[in-house]
Amino acid sequence: MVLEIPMGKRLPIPSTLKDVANSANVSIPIVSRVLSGNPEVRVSADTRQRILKAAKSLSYHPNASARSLKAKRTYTLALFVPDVGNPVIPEIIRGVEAGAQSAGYAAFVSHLDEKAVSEQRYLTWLQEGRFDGLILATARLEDSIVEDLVRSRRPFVLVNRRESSTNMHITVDDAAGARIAINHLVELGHRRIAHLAGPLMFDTSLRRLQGYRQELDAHGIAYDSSLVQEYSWQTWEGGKVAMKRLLQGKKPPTAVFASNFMGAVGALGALKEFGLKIPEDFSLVGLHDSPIAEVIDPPLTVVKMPLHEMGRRAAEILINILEDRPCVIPQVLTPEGLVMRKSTAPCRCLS
Amino acid sequence: MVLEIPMGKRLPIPSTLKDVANSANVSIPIVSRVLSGNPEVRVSADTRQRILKAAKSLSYHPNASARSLKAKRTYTLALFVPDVGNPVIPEIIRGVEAGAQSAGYAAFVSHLDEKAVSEQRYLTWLQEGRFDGLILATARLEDSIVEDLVRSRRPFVLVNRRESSTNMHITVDDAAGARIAINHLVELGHRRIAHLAGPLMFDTSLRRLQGYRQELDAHGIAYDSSLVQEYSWQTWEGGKVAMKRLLQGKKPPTAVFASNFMGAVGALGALKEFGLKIPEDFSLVGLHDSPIAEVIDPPLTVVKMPLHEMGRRAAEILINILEDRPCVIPQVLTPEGLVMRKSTAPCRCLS
DNA sequence: AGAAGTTGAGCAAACGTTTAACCAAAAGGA
DNA sequence: TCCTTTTGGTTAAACGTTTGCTCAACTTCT
Repeated sequence: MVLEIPMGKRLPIPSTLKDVANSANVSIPIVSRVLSGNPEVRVSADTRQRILKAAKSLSYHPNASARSLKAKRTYTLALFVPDVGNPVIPEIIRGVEAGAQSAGYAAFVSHLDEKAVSEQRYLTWLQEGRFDGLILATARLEDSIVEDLVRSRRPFVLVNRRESSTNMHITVDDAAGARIAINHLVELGHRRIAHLAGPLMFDTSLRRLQGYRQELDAHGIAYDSSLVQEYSWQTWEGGKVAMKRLLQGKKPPTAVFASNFMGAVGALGALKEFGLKIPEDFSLVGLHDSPIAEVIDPPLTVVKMPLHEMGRRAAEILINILEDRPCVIPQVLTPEGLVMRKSTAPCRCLS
Repeated sequence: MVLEIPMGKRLPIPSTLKDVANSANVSIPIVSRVLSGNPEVRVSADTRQRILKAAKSLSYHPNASARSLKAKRTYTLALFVPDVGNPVIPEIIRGVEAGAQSAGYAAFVSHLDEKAVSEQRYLTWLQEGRFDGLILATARLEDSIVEDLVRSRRPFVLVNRRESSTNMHITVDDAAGARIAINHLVELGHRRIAHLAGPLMFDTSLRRLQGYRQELDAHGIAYDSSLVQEYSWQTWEGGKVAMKRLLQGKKPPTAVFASNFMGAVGALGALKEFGLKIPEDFSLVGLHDSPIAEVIDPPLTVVKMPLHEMGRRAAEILINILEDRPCVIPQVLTPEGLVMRKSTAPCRCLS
């Protein structure tokens, strides 16, 4: 089947205040005032009715560009995400939208791929005033982006990530999340607990590693660096390879805490390849929840993070800046807790 | 840790053409012309240099609202998706962005939740001229949306879905996809092939069912309505329940074709609960690929659809309409083919 | 009745950009 | 020398809104 678009099927020309004013036999400003809905405007009942009727019959809608030009505001936020496919992203998106909407702002999502970065699209659009502020929801972050943003002195917020050049960020308490995971494993009797760490150049990975060590410490378990494997971010393949390395060590672990969702999935693959039964032979805890965690085999026990809340706060902060309102906001969110599914069980070493 | 936003940290005021003109001691229009990059403009080398220098040192960026107001165009497209978490969405998004960018347009994604529908946000934003055209990437579609859009006479394109009230849609050949899946199963020796069908009020589900029947016919296999189960869309739970019903029939199937990705995942869960080994005891084919298909156990054999291409075309069509260019575009894309993984195998009934 | 206040609406300017129309000065042609 | 053309700009208008100011026509008060 083929779609033919004929030439010259002109699109309708939107009606303007002028059209409404002409139709109602009044001046433009009074139309603007009446349609603004402001109860302060003094206008006769008759005029008001005529204007309302004309606006409706012409299906008038105020032009956003003209409004923004006048107001020097678009009341629009942009949310840049590097990877739309990442399972943690959707909840952040919904959070940002919720936060924006409740303050009368719109939020749009844009995919920050390599090309967008090299063209500095995020910056240009901000500078052109296409939107008032920017939220960067990203784990894979090129530092140059943040520096450009700081230099531009335009409002932006980092989500789920910190950067030395700015204090405009909102994150979850990754260390606390790691501690919850490790505590759970320790309580199940595990002692040799491995950690699949994300690239340590990222602050999130570092904090998770920190939490891992802290909690081991708290339980009097010695830290064994051979039980920590760094793996490449965001791809399950990386987690798989790293998990294999862990299993091939001389004293393999009985449980593992994976630094993120895709890593956990990769690790699961490796464990199965080694013929290990989860959770009977080996326990696995992931970080960040996702609907997918329920359907994989076995369903994954994870530490859930308040991603929605984080998105909402990011929008709130940004809007406070835009409206030049002072505000004091907790910048680090505590984990929501453990979601127990079927990938963890008491350590065999107990029996 | 707490973030304090101090009051009165004024944001920088963007510079305008006027500022540049003053700084370079020229009039505004010549600045506009020089910065437009149009080689036709006749200007002395000296003036050009002064303007360029001033623009750079003031870090001038043209104001998007003013431009759009003048041009009556925003060169922006909006892509509304009902469910950001749906695994097929990311590729469509990337396709739309690619198509938009190559034509000089920007594309933004917005999440079309219930509230957005009830507030008709998609319509309002279009009517306000926040963007020039609209792409609806949705399977869960409320008809009223399309009707509103048609009535508004503003440009929009439906992606992955058809609707009687418009011919502005671009889809994949679902029937052909179903045929590929069934043919694969038949070639593996399966005869009792079930179908998990999406809600039959959706055209996509209907076409997949159609393809299923056609291909059975082509192989001389009688259609057995007890082998078809309708299940609720987009949730793996639905697929699970439906699959269980199929397995509890008197003459259970040896293979199943699931109408979409989440359905296939749900079916997998049900099959495992019944103690069936995949693919030894039972074969499963899904529709639509996703990175997740590789990591679940077993990796899912699916029929892959050209989702990226579909997104790209949607953007192309929309832009052709906007620029009042006639065009002839294939409206139905053929499947990319079967992605063979580990969820299908020769029928046991053969041995 | 005259002054003062209120009501209802119009006029004009501004937001930043683009573009058509215009014009002085320099250059070229007879 | 005078007329025409080219060069290198300028002036003015327009896109659709919003908002401060103005102002005529009533109303109310003294």
